[in-house]
Amino acid sequence: MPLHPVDRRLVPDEVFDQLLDEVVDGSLEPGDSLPGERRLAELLGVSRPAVREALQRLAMAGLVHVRHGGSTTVRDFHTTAGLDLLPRLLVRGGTLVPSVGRSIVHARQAIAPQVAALAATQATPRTSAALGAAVDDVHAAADLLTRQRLTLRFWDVLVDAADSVVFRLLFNSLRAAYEPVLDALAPVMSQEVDDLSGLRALSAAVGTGDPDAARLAAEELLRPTTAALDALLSALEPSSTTPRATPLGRAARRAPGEQ
Amino acid sequence: MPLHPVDRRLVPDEVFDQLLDEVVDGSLEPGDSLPGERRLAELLGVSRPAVREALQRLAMAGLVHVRHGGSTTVRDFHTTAGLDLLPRLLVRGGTLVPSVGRSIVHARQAIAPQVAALAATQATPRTSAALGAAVDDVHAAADLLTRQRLTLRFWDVLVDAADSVVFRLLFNSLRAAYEPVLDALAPVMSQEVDDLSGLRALSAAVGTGDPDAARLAAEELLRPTTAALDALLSALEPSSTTPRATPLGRAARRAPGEQ
DNA sequence: CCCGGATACTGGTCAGACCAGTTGACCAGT
DNA sequence: ACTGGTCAACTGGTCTGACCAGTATCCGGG
Repeated sequence: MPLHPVDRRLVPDEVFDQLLDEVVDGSLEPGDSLPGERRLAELLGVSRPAVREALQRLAMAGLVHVRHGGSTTVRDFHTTAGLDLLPRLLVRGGTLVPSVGRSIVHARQAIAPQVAALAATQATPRTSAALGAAVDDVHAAADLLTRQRLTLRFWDVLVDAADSVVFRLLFNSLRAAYEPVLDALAPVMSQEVDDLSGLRALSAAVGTGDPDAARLAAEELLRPTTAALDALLSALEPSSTTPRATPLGRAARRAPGEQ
Repeated sequence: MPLHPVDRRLVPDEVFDQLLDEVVDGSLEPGDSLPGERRLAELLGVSRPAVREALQRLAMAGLVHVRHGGSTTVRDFHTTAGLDLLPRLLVRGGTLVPSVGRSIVHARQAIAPQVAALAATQATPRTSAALGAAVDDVHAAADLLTRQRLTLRFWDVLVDAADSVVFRLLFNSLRAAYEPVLDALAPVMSQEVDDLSGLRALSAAVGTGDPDAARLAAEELLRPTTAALDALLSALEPSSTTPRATPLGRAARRAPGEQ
């Protein structure tokens, strides 16, 4: 069993997470005022700069609003937070939130074909070569998890081919959300990852510059996994009386955006 | 003439912006090491906590990687930054970056129909009523800019109707990007904003739960504006000799010095 | 030559002080 | 009764300087 690096809890991270949880799970409602920085520092047993750092990051994420002289208040993150918040919503308290997961799965099914189509319109010999190489890499991969990572890499190349800043960043945000839970999903995604022909078809359609074919190829490639993940996540959804948690590996706890 | 609140320049904000610019325009390349925090503080004439706050925010945005004991290094934001970075990329140095703008416009054209379709599948009497009301509000609006804001509000309601966390946050991110430049775009978008029948058609398609009709309605509603904006932004693009170089030269900044 | 440890970096955290903006109560004018 | 000014008590904003905690580097002993 491979050893894993210990993830040190940094003080501001800890504070950030605690406050974020309070906001996200509704313990702190929009409009509520937070205790002053000094008071918070006292409550949490940390220094004020640590609290400040955490608050600044919360503010940047759109969860709170800090006003010089006034108190810092909680904002409605449903309308103010950006997509970078997604990883934090997907896994909360170390467990995966099914509804968020399904949202991601559906968004993937909806967006990926558009990216494929766009990539097809922008195709150049170099990009299609890169796509082909990416497919070959997937083909050559030995174990399931490697194949999964390389499939992700294929999409990375495809997004590059689409040459769109928005889709690039969007892809990064989504990847940041589900990369931590990749291994947990591996079994369910095996069918997609094993569908080399589907991948080849998509790659070819993009390479020949046929947007509609690319769109369809992407749709068909993803559809089975979308259905499977949808079913899985729906099954995990807490029935109204017995909320069930889905424990994850420790990887999920590591902050997103880390190498 | 309406007054606008003065935006005070906070020290960490200023530091954040300066460093972000350096990273985004390539003055600092991926892998580069930043000066130490103390050194940076000295160079910028601010205190170390101020520098720290800025660096933490940069790290959160995926632009740098800070390692305890090691030096802070620049990351490749193309692969690590999330969609929250978009606003910073769209307007740089106070001017709009055409290539990013076009990317947003195209993404809008690609994604909005998917949202409409999804909303259609989730439609309930309450959501369709809300949509209808939103359309009525647009209809009742007097001036162009108000109509534009209410159209945005209509899409807000539609995204709510789609009931998807991902699309919700995605919408927030995109809105954050182009809300600051709304009025600059107002003239070009007038045709879309004046297309009440298109809006009504979309609203109706969603209300009757017809995903394909909703998708088509959204596509048609957005298409003219997409084309117009595309043309406008292409015209603003720096001339053709450099195919895909950096969108904008970097503005000279004042030398770091004493406070 | 290799290895291990001293050492000089780096960032992480803290304490306390003071500056700056906001709020609200209070009070003087109108 | 309403306006506007003043002041005190908040709030966040910023700085200083110190010390803790990891990393990188170099140097001397094996």
